Amino acid sequence: MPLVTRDREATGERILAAAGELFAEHGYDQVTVRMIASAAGANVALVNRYFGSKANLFATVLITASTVTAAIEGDLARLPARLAEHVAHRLRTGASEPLVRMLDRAGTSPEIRAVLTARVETGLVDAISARLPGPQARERALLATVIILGAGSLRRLLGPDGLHDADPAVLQARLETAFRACLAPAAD
Amino acid sequence: MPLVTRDREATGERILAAAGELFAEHGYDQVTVRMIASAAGANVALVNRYFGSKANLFATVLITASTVTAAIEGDLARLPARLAEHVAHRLRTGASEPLVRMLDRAGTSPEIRAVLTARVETGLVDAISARLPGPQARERALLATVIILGAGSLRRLLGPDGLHDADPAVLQARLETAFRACLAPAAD
DNA sequence: CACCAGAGTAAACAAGCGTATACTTGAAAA
DNA sequence: TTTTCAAGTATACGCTTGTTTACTCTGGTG
Repeated sequence: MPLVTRDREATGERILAAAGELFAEHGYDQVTVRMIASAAGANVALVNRYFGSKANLFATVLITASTVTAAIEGDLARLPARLAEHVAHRLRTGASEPLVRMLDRAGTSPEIRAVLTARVETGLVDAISARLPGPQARERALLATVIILGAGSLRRLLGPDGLHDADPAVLQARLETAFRACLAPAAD
Repeated sequence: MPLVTRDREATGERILAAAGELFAEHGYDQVTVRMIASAAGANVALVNRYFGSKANLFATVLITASTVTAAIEGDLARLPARLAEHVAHRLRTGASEPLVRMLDRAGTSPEIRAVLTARVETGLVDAISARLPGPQARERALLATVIILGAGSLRRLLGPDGLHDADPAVLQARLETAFRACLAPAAD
């Protein structure tokens, strides 16, 4: 039995998986192809060989990276509740929401920004907006997106201990109210 | 009249000012000391000579960099309105809120994160929290901070044209409702 | 005028990055 | 067994980064 399996597809998968975790955890800029290769147990050169470039690998990773999607779909009446739960859970546990994490950790390379922007537009704003009946759907979706993104920023900023003295239940309840305020068909 | 004034203090000021603008615009990681020096019309070596290190320069910049402060202070009843106006204005025009910009553009260097965390804690969360009477003040302040940060992320992500089809008045009105939901003494 | 502390400069340093190249190895085909 | 070709490897290239060192220049002072 060979120490390393000579299997291009499997190796590619390992690289993709490792890249996904690392990008979500540390952001595009802070992750090096050497880190990815090391985590995947593959050689540095294979990353570029199989995915062309680091940026291209990032784009590939991004295609299949989101967990909010589940919260957006489902019963419309409970949409604010589900979003609140999702965000509160993320604030509390730091659970991985790869898309959001990559977003506010990404650098400012135009190439990377473009793929991220497209992803937020379709994966968050458009996805939420499409679910909302009534006028001002886009505005309402944008504000919900603001909260989703903001929670990511705050959590990343304050870290695991930054929220320890805040009551999770309170946060979630108030988040739901806030989401409701953003998403309601009529303002006020 | 000499082409360059040999004035340590003035040069230091120019470097500080240039660093402030560049950090706010492009984030810590994307700004190089050479960019700062060039923008300030100074030599590369002076940046490190006068401020010790890039990280230290960043910390120095951060001390005097915030414009939300004004919105936080003043009549408590109108606090949600002022915050909503501030955030809406920022969404619409991309107006500079240096602290927020640097936040979600900063890299993940522990050193940089620490100084940013401290700044958000004192400049946003604590500042807002201190103004709120009643229970759950910290939770309420945290959620308001979420919106403030999230708006920065969204604006940066979508760019100047990303919001062109959203009605600014609608955004502001809904933001105010959302802030009210977050900040209200009692949930629901 | 001569001097000199110190502002400003040029150049190089070591380290790290993404990427490319030339090589080695192993397993399947002949 | 021998051949062969792609998977995997080792290594180095070219570049950029933050930082430091040794130097030049200048304006105020005696």
